[in-house]
Amino acid sequence: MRKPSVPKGTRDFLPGTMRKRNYIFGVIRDVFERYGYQPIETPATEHLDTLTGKYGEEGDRLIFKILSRGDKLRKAIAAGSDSALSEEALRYDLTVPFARFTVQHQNDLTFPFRRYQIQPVWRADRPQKGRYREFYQCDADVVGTGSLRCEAEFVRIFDEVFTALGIPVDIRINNRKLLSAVASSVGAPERMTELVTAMDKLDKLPLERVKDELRQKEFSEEALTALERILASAARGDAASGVPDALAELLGEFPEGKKGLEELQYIFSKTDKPGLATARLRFDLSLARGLNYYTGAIFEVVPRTDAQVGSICGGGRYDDLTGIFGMPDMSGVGISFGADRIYDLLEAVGGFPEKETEGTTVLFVNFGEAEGDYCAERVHALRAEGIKAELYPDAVKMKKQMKYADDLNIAFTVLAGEDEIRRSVLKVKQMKTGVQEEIPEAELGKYIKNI
RNA sequence: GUGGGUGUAGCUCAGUCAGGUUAGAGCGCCAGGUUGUGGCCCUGGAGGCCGUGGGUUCGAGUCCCAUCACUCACCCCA
Repeated sequence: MRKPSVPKGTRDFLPGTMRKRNYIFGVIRDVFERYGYQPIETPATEHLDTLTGKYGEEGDRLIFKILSRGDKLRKAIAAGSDSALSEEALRYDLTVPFARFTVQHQNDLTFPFRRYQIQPVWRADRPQKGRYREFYQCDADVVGTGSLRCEAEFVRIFDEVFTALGIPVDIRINNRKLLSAVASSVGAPERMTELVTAMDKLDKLPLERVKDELRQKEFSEEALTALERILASAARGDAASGVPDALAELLGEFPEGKKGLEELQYIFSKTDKPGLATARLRFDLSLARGLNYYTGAIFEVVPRTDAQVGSICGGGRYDDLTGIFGMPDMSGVGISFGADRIYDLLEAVGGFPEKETEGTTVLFVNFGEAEGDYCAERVHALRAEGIKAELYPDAVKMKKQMKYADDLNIAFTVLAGEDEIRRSVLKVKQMKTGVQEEIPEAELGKYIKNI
C-alpha cells in the first residue's frame, strides 16, 4: 500500500498547530466583531465565469479548475480531453465571491454592508516556502460607501490586530490614482499596469534593473528619466507621516494625482487622533498590488522584523467590483489577513502565548472502576468551574497514564485511590515541578486556579 | 508556465560516486528495570516490495531509461 499523504501544497494540522491557528483566527475575529463586521460564508466552489477575468492574466492561470463528473466526464474524454473541465472552480480569494454575494443578495442586505469572512482559498500555484495551494484568508470589507473613513478604520484594525498579536508592523499605503498620475506624467497614461508592476519590484531590485525591464517593454528614455525624478521625490525617509511635498508638486498637476493626494492625506489625518498603538503607517509609492480591480487606496502590511515572510496582509478600495455582476456604482474597500504567513512569523519569533495554546489542564489517573466513578464526579465539577479536565479512560499502568499527561503537556495530575477517597482528599501533582500536595476534594478548583 | 533538488524505518537522514553475504544510525514507538508516579538513565524488542515500472548484469538500494510524488527558486502572490 502507498504511504498515506496529502496532495501537493496542502497540509494536515495537528492539535498543537490548530490551537495556535485558532488563536490567530480568534484575535482577528474579535477585532472584526468589535468593529461591527458581520460573518458570512460562501461555498468553496464558484461558477468558473464568476472568477475568470478578475485577477489578471496570471491570476486566471492559477484558478483551480474542477473536472466534470460522471457522464459529462466520460463524454468529454471521448470527445477530446480539454473539454473535460466543468463550469466550476475553487475560489481564488474571498473578495470576488463577496462581490457576487453582494449582488445576488442585494435585496436582503442593508448598506453600507460590513462583512468578514474567514475561509480557505485555493491557488493552482507551484508551492514553495510559505506558499500553499490551500490557505486561509481572513477578509473584512465594507461595500456601499465611498467614505474614506473606512480606509482609516482599516488602518486601525491592522493596528489593533498586530498589537494584540505582538507583531510590530509597517502598514504601507499608496493610491492607484497616484500611480495613474505617474503613468500620465511619464507620458504613458494607458500603460499604468506595466509601469506599476515594474515599480513594485523596487524593494527587491535596484533601480537600474527595473529601468532595464521597462526599456525592454519599449518605454522611452524620456519616460524613464521622468520616472526616476518622481521616484527620487517620493523617496521615503523624513516623510514618515504623509506624502513628500516634492512628489505632491510633481503629481498634483494631474487631476487624478490631485485626487489621490487628497485621499491619502485624508486617511493620514484620520489616523492621527488617537494615534496608532504599535503599527506605523507609511506612504510607499512603489506599492502596487497585483489585483487589477483596485481603484483607490491600496494597503500592504509587512512585519518590522528580519523574518523573510513578505507581506502578511493586503487590501484596497475597488470602486466598481460589483459592476461586472450587474450592480454598478457600488464602491467597496477591504482588507485581507494571510493567516498562514502570520502563523509562520509568530512561530519564527516564538510569539504564541503559552496560555492561549494549551489543552487539558487536569488529568485524573484511573485506578479502577470504583475510583474511576469517584474521579468522574470530580472531573464533572471541575468542568463546571470552567477548568479543562479529563479522566484517563482505562485503569492501565500508572506509568502509562503519567506519560500520557506528560506528552500532552497537561499541567496537573490528580491521584485518588482508596486511601485518598476515604479521607476526602486528592493528591495533586504539578507536572512541571514535580511538587505533590494533598488537597481537600472540595478545594481542587480553587487550588488549580491559584497556580 | 520556467529551472534546480530529493524519494531508504513513524520522523530526520547515512549507505548510491568505485554493483557483491542478513540495508544502518539518531529520534520516536513497545516491553522491562520501577505492583501508586511522567521527564533522566540502563536493557531488550517491533518496525523497510530502498517511490513505481522496465532494462543492463551471475548479482541492483547502488548503473541506464521511463514514470509518479514531494520540495526549493523564478514569475506571481497571502
